[in-house]
Amino acid sequence: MDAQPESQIVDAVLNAISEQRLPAGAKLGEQALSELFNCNRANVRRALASLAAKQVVELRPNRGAFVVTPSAQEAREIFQARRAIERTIARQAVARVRDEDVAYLRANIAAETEARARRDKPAELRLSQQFHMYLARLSGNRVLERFLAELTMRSTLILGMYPSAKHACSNCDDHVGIVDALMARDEELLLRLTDEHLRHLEAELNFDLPPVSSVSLKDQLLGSPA
Amino acid sequence: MDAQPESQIVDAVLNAISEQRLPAGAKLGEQALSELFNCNRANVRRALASLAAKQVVELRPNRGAFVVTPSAQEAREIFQARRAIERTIARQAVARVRDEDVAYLRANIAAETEARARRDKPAELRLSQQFHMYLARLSGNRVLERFLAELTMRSTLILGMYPSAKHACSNCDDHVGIVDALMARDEELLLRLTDEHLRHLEAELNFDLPPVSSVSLKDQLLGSPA
DNA sequence: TTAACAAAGATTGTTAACAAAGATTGTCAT
DNA sequence: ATGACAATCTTTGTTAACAATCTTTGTTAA
Repeated sequence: MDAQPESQIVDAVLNAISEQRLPAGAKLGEQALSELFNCNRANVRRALASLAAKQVVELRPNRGAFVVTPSAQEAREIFQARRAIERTIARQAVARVRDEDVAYLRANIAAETEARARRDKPAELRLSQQFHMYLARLSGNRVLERFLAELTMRSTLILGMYPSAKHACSNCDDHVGIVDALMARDEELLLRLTDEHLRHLEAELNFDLPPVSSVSLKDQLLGSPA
Repeated sequence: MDAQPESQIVDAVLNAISEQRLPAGAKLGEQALSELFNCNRANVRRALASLAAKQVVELRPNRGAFVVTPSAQEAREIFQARRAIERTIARQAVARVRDEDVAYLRANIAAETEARARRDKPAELRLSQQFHMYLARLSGNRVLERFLAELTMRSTLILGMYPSAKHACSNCDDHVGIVDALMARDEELLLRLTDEHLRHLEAELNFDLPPVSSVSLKDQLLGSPA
């Protein structure tokens, strides 16, 4: 039972971005994708049109499809939007959360800390995104869930483009506090912690050095000389 | 200088929905669109894929593309999302609004009241949407602006599906108060009025009688008998 | 008259071939 | 060696034809 090739491609691209296997600016060639998924180019083009409408890829006429490269300004807008949306999600979640949800979230946090110990960045990113998306699902509002899915996707790209100077993102610790507030049904505390968590993430971004890195081979082949 | 046929189609569909010329459930045939816009079906299909990713049309395999028909549950979710987003938009707008913006908004309100007097429903809907979208633009956050564009589009569909029982939606009056609060830079009042405005709109929806109206000819040819 | 069935028509899905534009490579003159 | 130019190659864009599916229409039997 093969799924629709279109959504198959969309999901694959989204997953690859979630784990930072696909960096910002990467090119998505039509032929490459059609061969990779054993489908014709028509389906590839539909998938790319969908991804473009989701603001995940950029379609440059006669050039092809590229993973978007959010600017610093866009990064600010994205995090501001996340604060607005996750705030409402948190308010809904605190009214609906059950014990099994708390159990899931705690397991997620444990898995993320372990992934971090293993220096498994892809797993860490994926688990962190799953944490936020689980809360979104818990809110019961599919519109907000979809919006947040788009924003977390672009947030991952941003984290890859402007990596934090300090290696120690206090990510998991924030999550612990959020789950505690959820379990305590302390809405006020939950809202404050959620907002602060997103501000922490944003504050750690480093917009300085890599303004428009030439994405291609030069940096990948020749490591920066001493 | 012809624009891209794809975005031409997308814009036309979006505008038609904004003015309730295209009702929920309407079918968008590929051949019809390709003839209407003098382009081949490939472009039509890309446009439909974009609209589907924007949640404006639904793609049913081997059936075609249809304007979405939001359920009552989705309507609640959409208005909840609007409250979350327009709240943040309002907070940004109150910090950036200039006198000329107030002038524009007042002119918009005047035009909307006049359109209502003329019983010009399409113009009224379009102007009301423009009011909200102008504030979104004013916020300076393109992400929130795009989200709200999607939500106002679907809100218009919802208003068409579940029309208010009372003919008197207090729409324009709410807008007047919002602009006054904006001009006074009274953030607290502005947030309250914005939230109440959206709750008014939602409260006026009538989910009772037309659960899944057979969209087609029967109702259009045979008016409901006495 | 109604229900089931079959044929015809229309619509969507798939594929391949061709055209157009961009990117790359190689050459030549300065 | 460097820069401009030209030929070649690769990639995207367009079009048309064909296949598969659904919808409608027409017929027949109960």
